[in-house]
Amino acid sequence: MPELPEVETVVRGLAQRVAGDVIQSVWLGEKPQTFKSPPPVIAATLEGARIRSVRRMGKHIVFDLEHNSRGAAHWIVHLGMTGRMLVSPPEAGLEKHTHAIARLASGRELRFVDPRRFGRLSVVQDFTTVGVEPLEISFEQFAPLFRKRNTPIKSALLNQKLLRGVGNIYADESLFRAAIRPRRRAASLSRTELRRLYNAVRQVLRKAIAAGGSSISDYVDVEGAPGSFHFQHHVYGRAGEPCLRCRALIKRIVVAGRGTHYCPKCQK
DNA sequence: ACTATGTCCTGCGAGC
DNA sequence: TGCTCGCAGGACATAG
Repeated sequence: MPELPEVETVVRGLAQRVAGDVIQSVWLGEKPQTFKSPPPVIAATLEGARIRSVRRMGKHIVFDLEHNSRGAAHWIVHLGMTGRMLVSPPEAGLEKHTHAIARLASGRELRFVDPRRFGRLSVVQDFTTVGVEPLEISFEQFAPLFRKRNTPIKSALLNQKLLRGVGNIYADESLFRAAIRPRRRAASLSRTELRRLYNAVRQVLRKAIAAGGSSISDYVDVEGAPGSFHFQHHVYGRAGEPCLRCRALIKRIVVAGRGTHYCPKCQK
């Protein structure tokens, strides 16, 4: 599922391939929940716009648009669980569950495909979010996020209003590397543990970006290629298998309604 | 102001 | 083989 490293990979691919291109026309599908802005507004905002830049904010893809007659705007794409943003030649066969197509002046197409339909498209004048980028903050900014929070640390890591971009896989992998149990109350973490967690989150995210993300669900980059970080997972999806550090069996529990994987011996 | 839980949605694999 | 059923989860609504 697309979390920060997967979205970062997609954004880098998009920035390379479609920055500077112009959206000539747009087709939008019939599934209303895909669109957070009214489809006519999305179409009118995209058509004729030049893509100035593509960047990532948390798990959001932000297309910065410049329109001769309408001024600046932003096209926001959230991939949800199974969303894919593909750069395709027009002759490529249409995948099932294609919900939006933007035809570019260069002849290629930007296609949004999303079987499970948790993904969302919108256009806004200003895009702001709460929460901070884990790869852009210091430890002194990180530690206070968890102070006074009585929720499990795993839930806190998933809370996009605190840190943005960490999802289920990287929460579990970070907690393993920090040797902290997912159900520990956030406020109970010592400064030493928070320091370990800060380092672990950043290391896991950086390594995952370097590997092009994890391809667990149907995540692929803009050209349809999978990432490879799932080969470096220590706990996620390894329930019942031996811990790579101590050989104890990895456990699976449910925290915040999410499958949660940890080593009962290494994580305290 | 927090925190917990239910809901959305389709594909896939287990089980019979 | 072919069917049913349960599970996967990001964000948001709602309730406590």
